[in-house]
Amino acid sequence: MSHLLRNHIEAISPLSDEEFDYILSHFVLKKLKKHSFLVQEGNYVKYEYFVLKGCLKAYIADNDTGKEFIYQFGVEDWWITDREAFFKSSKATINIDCLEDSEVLGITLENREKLVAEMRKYEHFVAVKANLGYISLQKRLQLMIMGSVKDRYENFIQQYPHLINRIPKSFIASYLGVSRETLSRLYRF
Amino acid sequence: MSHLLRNHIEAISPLSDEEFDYILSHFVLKKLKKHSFLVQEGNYVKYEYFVLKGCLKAYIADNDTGKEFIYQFGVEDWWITDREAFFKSSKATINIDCLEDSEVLGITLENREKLVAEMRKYEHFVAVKANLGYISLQKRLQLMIMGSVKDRYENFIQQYPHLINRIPKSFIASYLGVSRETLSRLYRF
DNA sequence: TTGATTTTGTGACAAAAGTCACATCAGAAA
DNA sequence: TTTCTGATGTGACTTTTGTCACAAAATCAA
Repeated sequence: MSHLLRNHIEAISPLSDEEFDYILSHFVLKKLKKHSFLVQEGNYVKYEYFVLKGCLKAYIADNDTGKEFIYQFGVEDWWITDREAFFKSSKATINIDCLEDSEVLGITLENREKLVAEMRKYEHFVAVKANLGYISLQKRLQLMIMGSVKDRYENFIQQYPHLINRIPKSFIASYLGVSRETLSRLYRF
Repeated sequence: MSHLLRNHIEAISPLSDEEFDYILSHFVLKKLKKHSFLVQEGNYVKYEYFVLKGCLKAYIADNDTGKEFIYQFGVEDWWITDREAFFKSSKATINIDCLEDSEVLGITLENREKLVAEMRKYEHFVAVKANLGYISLQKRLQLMIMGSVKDRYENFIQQYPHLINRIPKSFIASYLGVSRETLSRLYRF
């Protein structure tokens, strides 16, 4: 029996049916309407989420200028949360909302720690994930500093091929760290 | 008996003398002269390093333009390596060299995995470290996109207060992602 | 369908940062 | 000390990107 989360974990740690069912029992399913918030600035962040369906954006709002910087999109097969608030049990400094009707699986910090403590395989999975996440973030930082806007856009297309015509260009611009006008002028030629 | 690495680990996981000695026995000490390389592009990366003394820079060279982007400085109490190459046992894409005579403790991937497998405390330590590292990298990315050069510079001063008059300004500029001229013009007033 | 938002592209101009050139200054080495 | 190399500051100019304004196109809801 195939499950998105199972495939996702098994890409790193193969599991028996029982093991996967046991893991899955620690998650709760949430169904969300477009425009609803999964995480909101100032609130505690009880869950870390695995996206099953839909599309979300995680962003930081600059209260002075009224602008926002999208640091991550959450689509099928991606994890999303306010990492700092989740792990430190502090209040969120970011917002996550749905660009489309979405379905996510949430796990609490307690359940996460329980699984990590009980299952070597899950522990290995999260350790590998943390590393890969760190590495890809580092690459993004590098691209942001050394790459032109065009480089960044091309990289984006590779990373999120389905998103280009699925979400407003202004969100992509925000993710790339440029104004929507500059992005718009990029693909005139 | 106090040891820089011990204090560093114990900030997260308290250890007995025996436990620390056991951990330490998995590291090798390296002493390096100024200008020597710790990691060089194209080579395999056998170790992850904890800096005891001195100052190093980790940077990516752009072969086209001849420029470099410094993504991290390694000073006392910091870890440094080519993370991707180290964990994936692939060839380095970055360089790390010494800005001063330096001393580092290196641990191989095998020893690291051995310690993680044997000692719950060490496993906890590296997991927490990975998380904190991810979070601080995320903040740096945010600052890079949303913050002005001045914001970034002020943040740098907070993070590395000892480095400002210890290393050339051009290195700081590279870390901040601007030209040295732009940085120079910042603190004219 | 229709009217109202939202999204998008684009021109004109402003602001920020990069590039090049050169003079000065400080520190390392002979 | 003297010489030399590398670091730093700064002016002049170029390039890139941002900002504002507005019109056309697309999308959404009643």
